[in-house]
Amino acid sequence: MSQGHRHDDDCCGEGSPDRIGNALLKMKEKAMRITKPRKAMLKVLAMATRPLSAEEIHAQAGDGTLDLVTVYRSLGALDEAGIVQRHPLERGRSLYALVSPNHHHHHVICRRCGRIDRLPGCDNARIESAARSKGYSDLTHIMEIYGICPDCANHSAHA
Amino acid sequence: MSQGHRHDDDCCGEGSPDRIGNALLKMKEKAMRITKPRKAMLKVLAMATRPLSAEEIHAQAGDGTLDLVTVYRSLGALDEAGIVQRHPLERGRSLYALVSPNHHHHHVICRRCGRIDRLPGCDNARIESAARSKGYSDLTHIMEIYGICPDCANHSAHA
DNA sequence: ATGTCTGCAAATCCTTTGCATTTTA
DNA sequence: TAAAATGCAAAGGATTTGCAGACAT
Repeated sequence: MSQGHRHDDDCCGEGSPDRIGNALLKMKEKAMRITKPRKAMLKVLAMATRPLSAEEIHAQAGDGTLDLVTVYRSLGALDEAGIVQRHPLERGRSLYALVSPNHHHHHVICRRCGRIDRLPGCDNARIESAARSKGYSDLTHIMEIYGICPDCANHSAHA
Repeated sequence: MSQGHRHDDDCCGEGSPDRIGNALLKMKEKAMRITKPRKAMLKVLAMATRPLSAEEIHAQAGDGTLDLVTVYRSLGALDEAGIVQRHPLERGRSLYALVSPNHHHHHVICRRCGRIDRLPGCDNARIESAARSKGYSDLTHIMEIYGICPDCANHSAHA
């Protein structure tokens, strides 16, 4: 991520098997173990069209035996490994998404109803090079755009 | 914020009395009450050179009687009023900073030691207009850049 | 075989909420 | 004086930690 890639369409390759393959490859590189829970989680993340909460991942990846704690721990490990990106948001909640270096993008979140839409591309090359010139390395970033979605704007309009 | 302002130097006007004045003005517009705790908090925020946690604000604004809960509640109100921007970060923590429309900027955070440096400007005009074209209004954004600061990079270098 | 991962239980910690009282406008 | 803000006490809730057993390599 965060190497200044551009991609102006709305496609991102969810569900493509290579996303999982890439993740597994990186895991092997880092000597992480490829377990059934982790494979299930990666599958869920690869199918997702937006960042997911740990609970959502747990619900979708769960065959009934998967523990939420395991989800949290695996997400933590995957995050540290750069395979997953965590998006901290308000009220202590976080969302997680597979990192897709070639399809880096961000999202708009409706402050009122929580709706999330994807936005194309990312313009942070300049600001990251500023960070680099301050001596920082190994850069990543998170960005969340907040707004009021059209639906919510309508509702408050005829209020 | 987030109207695409640019400002490439590293100055931001902390401590300038107008920052507080502006905040008070906005508070009056929104019929918020200007109380002693709030004035103290605004002063602390106006002096800050980086986003502060509620605890930090509490510690610095506290004359001993100020309750942390009040800090949280006031920050919440100021955030909703667009006077303060909350930066949610990992582990459920948040930092708060005075909104300065004319001096919008972001920060790099060292993943290892937590050091924070300011970065000049912000390039998010394009992505916000993308959000606008999706029907979202009243846009704001948070962005945090993570990296390894030069000091920490050094330390791990001779490890 | 051994270091990693998982499950279960319990703890953390930041943040939020309830309610009676004080304060601002 | 009516609405909003504060203080204190207690709750909330997402995330973390400890530890023993299970598993991947």
